[in-house]
Amino acid sequence: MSARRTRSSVAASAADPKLRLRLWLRLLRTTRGIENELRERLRVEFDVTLPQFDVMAALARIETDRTLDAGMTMSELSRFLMVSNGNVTGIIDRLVADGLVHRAAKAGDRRTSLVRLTTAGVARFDTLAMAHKGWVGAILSNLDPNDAERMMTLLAAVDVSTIGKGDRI
Amino acid sequence: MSARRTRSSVAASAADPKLRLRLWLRLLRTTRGIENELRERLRVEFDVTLPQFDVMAALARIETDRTLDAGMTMSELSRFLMVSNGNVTGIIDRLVADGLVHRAAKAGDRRTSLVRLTTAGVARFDTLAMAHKGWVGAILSNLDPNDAERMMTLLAAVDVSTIGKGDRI
DNA sequence: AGGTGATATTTTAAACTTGAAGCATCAGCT
DNA sequence: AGCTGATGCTTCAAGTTTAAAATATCACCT
Repeated sequence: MSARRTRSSVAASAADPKLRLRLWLRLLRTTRGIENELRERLRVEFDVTLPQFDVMAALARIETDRTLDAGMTMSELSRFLMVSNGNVTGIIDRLVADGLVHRAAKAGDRRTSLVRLTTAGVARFDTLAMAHKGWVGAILSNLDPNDAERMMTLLAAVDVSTIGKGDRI
Repeated sequence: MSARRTRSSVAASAADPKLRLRLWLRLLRTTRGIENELRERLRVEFDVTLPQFDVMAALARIETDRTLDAGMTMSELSRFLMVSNGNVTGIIDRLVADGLVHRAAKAGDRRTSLVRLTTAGVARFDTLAMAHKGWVGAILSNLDPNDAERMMTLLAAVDVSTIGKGDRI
């Protein structure tokens, strides 16, 4: 199996670690830069924090998509946003205090509460989302649709969902 | 200028915002997933936080690269890591308390202190870095060198450094 | 019904993060 | 020397984030 190796593939795998490390650093810097820019704009123009926007965006998806349940559980939110469970609690608490989100009991399971945007929350998010979409479009304006598709494919290859899951059943 | 437009380019720019938004969401999820994985491994295997590792990595660069000055200022660190100024203070404080980093006066400017890894810090980082490089290599193992190069190019096109800088002097 | 392990969420402590305010110092000007 | 604006860093309050512990509930088994 490993006896069949071309010279170039050997050289490539030797150069790999450094190249992949550089790629990871650039990926991190680019993402952080975009996040910083979006955070700044949300703060200045709408006085909203980025994490709060992210949560509202997750909740807004299910308001428009009728194939999804009404409301999301805290666990679903934390999995979707890839942040810890306890983290979501605090953010939701603030959004609830601002009247943008509310928690409803879930029928048949008293552990779980279904979180949902209020009417005010939907209206608020619509405003934010329109601006946000424009900002992202501008930030990524150097990528044409082909570039975007290529990058989506490359990112999909990384497949984050299986990263630390060597020990599945 | 804008009169020359093919039908496909019009359709493409109409579809752009949604595509770019999806790309941004995937970029964010992938990056966050990799960060979570690295954070977890650093914690379990070495009892180090990810931000502390990031700072040490920045400082380690200048230990090996002789073309750079001995030590980095707090401002240089914060710019390099794309985090706020005050943030770095706390992380350096903890690394100093652990004896991995020390602050030295900078000749000719009493406002500035040059931050540098101690001997213990260099040794510590060498251990971390070797493992870290392997992890990143494994996480990105689905990308061959060509993929990695393509992705670097696409990320470079985004050019974070110019994102929010429309109002320069 | 009672017991047991799993699941959903909150709480807690410690660390991180930001943006703004504050302090010290510097550079340049008069 | 004194003034002024800029720079480097720290401090501070508020919010975010994590990992772990604590609660509450559920599902299943006996």
